[in-house]
Amino acid sequence: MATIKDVAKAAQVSVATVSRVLNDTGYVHTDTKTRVTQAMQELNYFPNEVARSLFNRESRLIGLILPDITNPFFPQLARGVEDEIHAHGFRLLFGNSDEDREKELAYLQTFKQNQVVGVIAVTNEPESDMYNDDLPVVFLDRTVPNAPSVFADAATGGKMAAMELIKRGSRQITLLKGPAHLQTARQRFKSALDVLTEKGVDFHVMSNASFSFQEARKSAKALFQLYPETDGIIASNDIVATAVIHEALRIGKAIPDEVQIIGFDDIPQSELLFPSLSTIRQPAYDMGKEAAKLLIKSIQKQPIDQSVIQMPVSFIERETTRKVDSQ
Amino acid sequence: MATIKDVAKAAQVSVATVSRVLNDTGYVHTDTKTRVTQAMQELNYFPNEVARSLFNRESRLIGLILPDITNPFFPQLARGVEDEIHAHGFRLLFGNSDEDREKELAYLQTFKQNQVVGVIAVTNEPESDMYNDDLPVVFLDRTVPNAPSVFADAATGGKMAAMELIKRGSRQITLLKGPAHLQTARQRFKSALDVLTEKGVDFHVMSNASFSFQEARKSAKALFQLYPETDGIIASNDIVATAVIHEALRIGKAIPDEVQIIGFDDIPQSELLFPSLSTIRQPAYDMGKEAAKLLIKSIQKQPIDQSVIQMPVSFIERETTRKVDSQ
DNA sequence: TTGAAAGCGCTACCAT
DNA sequence: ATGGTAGCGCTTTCAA
Repeated sequence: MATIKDVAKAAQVSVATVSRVLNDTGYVHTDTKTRVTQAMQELNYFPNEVARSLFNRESRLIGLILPDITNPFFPQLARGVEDEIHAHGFRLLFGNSDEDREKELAYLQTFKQNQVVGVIAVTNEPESDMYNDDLPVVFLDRTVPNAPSVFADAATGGKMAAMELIKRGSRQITLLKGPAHLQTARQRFKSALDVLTEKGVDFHVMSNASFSFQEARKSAKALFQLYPETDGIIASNDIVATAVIHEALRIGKAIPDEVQIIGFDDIPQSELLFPSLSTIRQPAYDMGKEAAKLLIKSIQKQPIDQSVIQMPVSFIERETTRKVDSQ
Repeated sequence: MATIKDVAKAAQVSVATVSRVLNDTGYVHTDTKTRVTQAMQELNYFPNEVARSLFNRESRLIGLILPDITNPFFPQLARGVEDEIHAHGFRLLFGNSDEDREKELAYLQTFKQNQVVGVIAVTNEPESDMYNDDLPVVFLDRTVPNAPSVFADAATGGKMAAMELIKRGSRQITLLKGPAHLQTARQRFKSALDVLTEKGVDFHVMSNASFSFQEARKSAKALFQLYPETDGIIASNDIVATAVIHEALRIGKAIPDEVQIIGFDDIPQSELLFPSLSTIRQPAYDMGKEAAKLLIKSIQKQPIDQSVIQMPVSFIERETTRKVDSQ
């Protein structure tokens, strides 16, 4: 790769001048500029970002930490982030944390060592010291009060799920309670519960500690054994809902006539299931985009009107819930 | 962030000495070493990777270019890559190309500007000049003869798909031909075709130019209209197969009794469909891992026995194909 | 065993 | 309008 020196030599000017045309800063004569530009092209010159980063004490890299890109909720998020930062000339440094504190810390550390300008993180430890320095951070999906963050309206989501099921005639509802360490899962659960209590609807609660399909399968099996009279199920997310559908199909329960099922997230495959899954949608792609926008504003020290962004959820009506005449 | 100078001052030595203990190179007295190490800890010092990269003329970053992380085949690949490079102390610079040459070029360019040590790319342009320099590259999934690359055995895959369908009794097979620009898709198609021809089985061919679900839906609809007597369908991948399942279900074709369906890839959701999809599996995670291993060997100038790695595919028998007594 | 200093490629300040 | 040069944080000679 050619360096600024090579260009300077070829254009018969100093490196300072080359730097000026490169950054379009300070005075430089039109003719000189032409000569320099030409030299750059001839040498196929591109500035070394590393040298720039060293001087500026910051790179044009943004770090993204996700639990696991293999989990179908996250690619959308990542894509939203990537599209937005790419449009602003930033590049993505990416790592899977597996929700492991040590791994997360290691990533964050190397991100800093690479002088990233900011970080977007889906983390269970937003309050940790590791995020407690001057590096701009935006928390995605999981957060802590008042920290810059983007997340979906879990309370409304939980409420919606319960309301839609009731409206569509479920009278014996079973709630599948998600992982306790996830604030969003707890919140959805709680507000669904509140609605059920308030409306005086019969309900049961089952815990399934993980979002893995295999675990969910067991919970689903247990659910239908323990509460065979259940006619409505609020799953903790779409993966779990998928397992519930499978089990219902397996034991010959008619969906949605005998039992209605509703999920959370609206991951891409939910639409492709049979029957396709009715669910409470989180706008994952947009959440990623918003997080990136927020981070970039913060990096560029632009005024920020809203640093805590709650995104709306919506009920996606598909085939695991019954139709109602008038909504 | 503390710098090497700060550590030097605190430990009352020169920066050269600090650098020596940092890199465990050259002579340094045990006592001095202790003093330096202690100073590092007290100052919470971590070396600036950017400065290191500048000096070494290479970073510890590896670039990964994927068409679209949102496409369910790619997260597995990405995860395989990431796990392997992480284990070797490298970090991932990531970009979605959308199969757009300009975007891909832009990424590759900035990767180079950031002095990545190597690149792994899923690209339609492996022969392009942009990959034609001294930067180590491994092509994943899509490749060109003799270039360092990792891909699945598409020929065997296509053959397997046809054989399994025939073995299970299909006599009127329709082949869905995938995007023409994808070598792997062409290859699978061709070898499936060869088997069908050789065995004298009746068949039809339909093109569906894209892997998008919406497009596939249309093709599926057309397929059943044009060739209603079809009793076996070889889809170009699992997304397309999913659309076919949907359409078959919609028009009341019994799967697998009236029509058998087989896909390619074995994306995570294929198992979760109803009926679950029989498919030819590509070991995506392992492919990512192998690509990373190969790249790292190349970076570290280790001997490479195999720079063109073909990974085995396998038939995953699920519910869209009929059972046979003896295999 | 240790330190001084050059230099990686770039930007910004100070001269001219 | 242009050039010289210090310095970003690090590693690696070369001397001592």
